[in-house]
Amino acid sequence: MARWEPDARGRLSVAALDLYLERGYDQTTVVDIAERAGVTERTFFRHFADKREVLFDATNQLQNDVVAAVADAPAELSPVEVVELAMSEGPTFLEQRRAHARRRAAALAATPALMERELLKIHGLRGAVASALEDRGVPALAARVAAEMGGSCFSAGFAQWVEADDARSLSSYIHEAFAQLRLMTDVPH
Amino acid sequence: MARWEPDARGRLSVAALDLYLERGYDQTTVVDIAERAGVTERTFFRHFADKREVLFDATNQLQNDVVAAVADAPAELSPVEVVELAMSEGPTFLEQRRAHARRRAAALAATPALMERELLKIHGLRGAVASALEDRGVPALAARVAAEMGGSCFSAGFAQWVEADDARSLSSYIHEAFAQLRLMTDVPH
DNA sequence: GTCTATAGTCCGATAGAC
DNA sequence: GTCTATCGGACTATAGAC
Repeated sequence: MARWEPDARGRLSVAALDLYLERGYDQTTVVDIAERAGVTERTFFRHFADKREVLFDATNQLQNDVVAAVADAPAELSPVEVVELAMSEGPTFLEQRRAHARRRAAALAATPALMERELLKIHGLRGAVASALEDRGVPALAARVAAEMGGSCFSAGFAQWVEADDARSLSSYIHEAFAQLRLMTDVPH
Repeated sequence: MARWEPDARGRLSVAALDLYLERGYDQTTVVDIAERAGVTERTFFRHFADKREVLFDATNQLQNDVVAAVADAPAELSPVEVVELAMSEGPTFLEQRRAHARRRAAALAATPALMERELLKIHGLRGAVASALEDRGVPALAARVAAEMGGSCFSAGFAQWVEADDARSLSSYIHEAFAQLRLMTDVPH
């Protein structure tokens, strides 16, 4: 038998989200989270740099998956097509976690400090996608603009997927956001 | 003769940016900033909610100006045209502050905590622009997409204006970003 | 203007897994 | 022996309360 229960990190993430929703982010201390997870405050800070980062394990994985999908995309696709493919097919693991995504989105919407971190992560995703495009030979400026679009469309699609009460996939919402963006810019005024 | 030197708020902003650049954000305490500005720590927190907010007075004014420009734009313009006009002509006061913008950008780039706040402000700007468009009768979805584009193009244009070593205006860089976005989506692949 | 709670860092100690 | 995950306590600075 192990000396400690396994997966302290996972327990901390669950405890944190539950507490942020139950009593609010500001009213939750790191000690509260650690106690509910059955570890000490010190252990919390060994797993997570700060009180916000505990909700962003999935976001960090998302970035890895999307960057890998950009690298693996067929060579003949245009930059925007590469980004659309990577943004919609990279994060398949999220499709199974819609209920969790809803709870997490509620916590972010209630707490500017958490929203700040979310925006920083999306910003980092944009930068990583731009770099991955450049590695494919896409010129810097085109890579930047395509990555910028991708970040916006991912955010918009993800937000609608979280809000909606239907059976549609995240992937389909992200494709829809790309289609809307094309419509807005294509149509002559 | 006044009992206190005037414009404590302005002195605090200047002192903070100087110190963040001299020794880094983490190595600067609020007491350091207050001392250099000739006030007490308590006064700092009466003017600014936290240690980050001290760099964002201009950003808050930017949002007011852009929202006003959206409301005042000619009725016959399309949503994207309204946003492009508002984003490029709203913040004229920034044109005179390029040197300051460069110093501020250096501090943001060096400090994720400051970049987070910047991204939250841009996020708020997007939301305010979307609301202002809806007030003009633009449907919610179109308003959201147009505001999203506007935020991206403002950020991209502003970043290039700050980085570049030329005499071009911020306004021209923002127009260029819009043009690039149209190019990326218009061109058939 | 003073007092206090809490976030976050740094030092080291311990004990099981490999 | 080395590695990794835990825990303990002291410490500074932010930020809010009174």
